[in-house]
Amino acid sequence: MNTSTEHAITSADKTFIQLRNDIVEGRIIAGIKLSEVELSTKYQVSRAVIREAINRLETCHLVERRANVGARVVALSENGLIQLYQVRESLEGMAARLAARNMTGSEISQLKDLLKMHSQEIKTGDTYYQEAGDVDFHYRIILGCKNDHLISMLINGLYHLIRMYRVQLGMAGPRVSTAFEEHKHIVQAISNRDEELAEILMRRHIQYSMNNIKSKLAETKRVMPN
Amino acid sequence: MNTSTEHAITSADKTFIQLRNDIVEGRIIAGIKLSEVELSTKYQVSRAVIREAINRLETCHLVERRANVGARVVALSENGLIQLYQVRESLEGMAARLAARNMTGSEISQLKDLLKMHSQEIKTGDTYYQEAGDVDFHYRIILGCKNDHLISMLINGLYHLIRMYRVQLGMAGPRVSTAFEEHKHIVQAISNRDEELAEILMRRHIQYSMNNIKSKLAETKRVMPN
DNA sequence: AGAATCCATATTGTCGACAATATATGCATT
DNA sequence: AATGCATATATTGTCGACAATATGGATTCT
Repeated sequence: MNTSTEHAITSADKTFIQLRNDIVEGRIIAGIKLSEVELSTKYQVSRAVIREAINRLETCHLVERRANVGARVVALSENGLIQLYQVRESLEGMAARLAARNMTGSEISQLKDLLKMHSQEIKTGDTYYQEAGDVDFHYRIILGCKNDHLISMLINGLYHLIRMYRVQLGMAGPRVSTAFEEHKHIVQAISNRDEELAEILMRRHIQYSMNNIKSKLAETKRVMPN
Repeated sequence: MNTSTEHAITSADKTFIQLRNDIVEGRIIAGIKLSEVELSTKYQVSRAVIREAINRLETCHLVERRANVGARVVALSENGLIQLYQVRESLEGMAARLAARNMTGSEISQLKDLLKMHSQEIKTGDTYYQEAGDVDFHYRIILGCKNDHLISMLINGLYHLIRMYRVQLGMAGPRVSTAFEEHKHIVQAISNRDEELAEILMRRHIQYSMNNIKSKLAETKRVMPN
């Protein structure tokens, strides 16, 4: 599931990751209230552990807390998705710029290899690997920017939220072939150390992706209102 | 100190804010380890409250935690400052773009009023208000973008860290007159609803600001090495 | 009937104690 | 003297209990 090896040490770590998965995958309904006692019996840990886990969920914007009231899972909305993608466009555009500046030669050639593999998978038509490959592509560029803040904000923060939207709105592996072309051009720009172009192309790529999701969303609404 | 009224409800809220101030203002040394028992006696609260406060400090990247070891205040470094400003340039550029799109007419005219006030204060030469005015200016644009993620990341997250750098490296109220001109042009672009230009100008403004800090930093190092 | 108030209940916030883990000290060994 | 190991100490992680606050329902008054 996760490319980065995320090793949970404490009980709170494990509970956090379990809860996060349950929320992202929709096993815990979006918008619902999280009862501490309920969760502590469900996950077989004390309330202190649950509270710590909820705190971390709040950090990555998956839940919202109000003092003396409690925490709720964030609600999904079209507006929320748009705002999310605005932030993503901004941060990941900068990540692409910095990747063009800071990625090593070997990292870039590995990125090209990934692209080749990705191209093969499109021919075989395995949509699962396409989705994973897409995430992998973006992760490598993000990690390549060498900016810890950016990396943390994107990987620990935004990406789980984005995945939550994609899973729960049922948008798996869309528009693979066109996205592949966009990936190719981005890698080209990075390889040429063209920071400006890398940022522009990444931003457009994300804009296209959001437009795609928006149109799918509109379609869903037409077919299945409410 | 804060433009936004940040009302602390629980004991953990208050402790969090106190701790945050103490860290940002340098009363707690950068890079030092935070002992839970020590802090709980110092602030007269239980360890649970301290732990909750430390969790929130981690959320805004003011401390770093390691399981079973503890939390340390982040260390200041030139590289850290650069990375911070890269993120700020990215996010606040997008905020300016969205502000040009979403600010109401009355918000824009209020922004212009602020600029006029600011211009007066430059003549009287009150550096404190200049610093505060600068923060106020940026806050209004950030709030004007109407994107909750962006607002939260910038105001709850980055700005405290930036302030920590500015306070502890002793960079109060620099380059006021040139910055004022840049502010004027940004407001002009927002007023014209020119999203593209607003983003570009804001990004440049932040780049200039970072270059200014970097050169001051180099000077400090020359005068007072180590 | 509707609104406001008060009370019972449930939930979150806070606390002190204990368990698990890491760090420091001293000793033995090479 | 330096290294490795065992133990002692200190610190963080986890737990259950109690306090403070919010929520829902019954009651009373207009």
